Amino acid sequence: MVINLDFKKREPIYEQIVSEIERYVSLEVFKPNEKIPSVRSLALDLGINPNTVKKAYDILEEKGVIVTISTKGTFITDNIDLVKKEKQEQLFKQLDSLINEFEKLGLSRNDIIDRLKK
Amino acid sequence: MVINLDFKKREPIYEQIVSEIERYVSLEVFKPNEKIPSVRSLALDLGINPNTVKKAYDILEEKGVIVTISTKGTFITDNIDLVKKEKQEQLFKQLDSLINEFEKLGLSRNDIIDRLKK
Amino acid sequence: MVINLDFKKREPIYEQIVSEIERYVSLEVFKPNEKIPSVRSLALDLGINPNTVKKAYDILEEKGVIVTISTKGTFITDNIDLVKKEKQEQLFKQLDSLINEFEKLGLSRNDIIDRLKK
Amino acid sequence: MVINLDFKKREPIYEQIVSEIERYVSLEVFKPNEKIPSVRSLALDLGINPNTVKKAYDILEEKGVIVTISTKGTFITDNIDLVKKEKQEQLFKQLDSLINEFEKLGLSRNDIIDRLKK
DNA sequence: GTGGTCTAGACCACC
DNA sequence: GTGGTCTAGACCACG
Repeated sequence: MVINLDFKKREPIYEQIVSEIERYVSLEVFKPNEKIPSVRSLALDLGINPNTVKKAYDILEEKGVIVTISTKGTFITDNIDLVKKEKQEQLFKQLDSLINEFEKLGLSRNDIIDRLKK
Repeated sequence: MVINLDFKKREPIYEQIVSEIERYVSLEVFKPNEKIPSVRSLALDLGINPNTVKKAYDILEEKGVIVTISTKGTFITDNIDLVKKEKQEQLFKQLDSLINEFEKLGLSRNDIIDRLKK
Repeated sequence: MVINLDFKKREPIYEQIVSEIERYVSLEVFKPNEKIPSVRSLALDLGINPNTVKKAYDILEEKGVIVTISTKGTFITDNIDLVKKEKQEQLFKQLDSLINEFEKLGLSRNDIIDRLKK
Repeated sequence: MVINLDFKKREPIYEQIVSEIERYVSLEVFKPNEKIPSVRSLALDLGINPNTVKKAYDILEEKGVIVTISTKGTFITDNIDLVKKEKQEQLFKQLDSLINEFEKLGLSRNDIIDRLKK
């Protein structure tokens, strides 16, 4: 599992972890019910504090992306479609707000489409 | 000069000011060499601390958007085209990285274009 | 780390800090990737306000001399040679402009060299 | 009389005026007892506040570079040699402190001399 | 009145 | 404990 972290971004580390794991789930790199690394081992792997990984896992569990079963470990949800949808919706929201920025600058949607076709 | 601030955003206030002023320059609401409000008066206007405005002005000066002359005031650069270009380029870069995110998720440019046509 | 400050100089304190740290980096007193004191601790050490140190660190980061990672600390760049070169080049520029002043006054380079040999 | 002002320098305007006039006197562009522009006309010329010119003239008078005679105008001193000497000494002091900077950086006087011979 | 600097100190998120 | 942001306000030089 390759998780890219950027310590200089304003986005906190735990959110970056959440985002990366959601992405892997969406792409079905992680299969339903697959076991993922323990908090401790991932923290070691990434060279960060276990608390940070823990926080990411808590959020992912809250979102229904993963399930933690005491003494057994942490597993990907069996309902991957939900994750996919949420992740996409999230990206589309970002796109919408970016479009908004473009329009505030006097650029039309067509200008953006032109760029996209490049 | 209407500067909209959102105190709830993760984006700090001084960056919002930077962004808004760049926008006004790009839209040519501000003309070259035009005087802009003093640090103090803008702070008063926005109901924030002068230091916050100062920081925004410092960044804008660093970027070459404004020029400040001690005891005289602060003025828009005479090279507005540069600002326009940079601001647009900045947005396009954001777009590119967003497209990248889409593609990492398995969505094509056409999916984005469809969204744009809504 | 010994940083000498002169509160009477026209040069602001934060610039003096910048200059001193650049000097230590140039002299390789600081090694690449070495951790430097936190904003707070240095401020305490020097008997000045943390904001003043913060401003110095911001400038150093902008110049590429240090890298600061939120919640982790501040570190010397791994590219010290660049700093050395820039610092020297900066001094030579000052020398050149001083020579220029001398020449504007009708003094030759030899007059300066004579002085240097004292 | 061409006086170059740089509004972005830390050096205040009045000091820049002082320095420029001293320079012209040293170079004998101004002759002893020559009349120089009135405060008002020079201020108009430079596009600055008369108070600023006034302050420069006050300092110059204090230094013995010029003499103001009420209702008659302002005149260059008849003792130009004194001005020359002072101006030179001032430059040499700057040189000394620059050399000091070089040495703090680990460069020797010979390094500077090499540069000067270029 | 204008910008430049600095202090004192607060609150926050993050780790 | 660390950096990031912001407030409140002071003092100064300059013009």
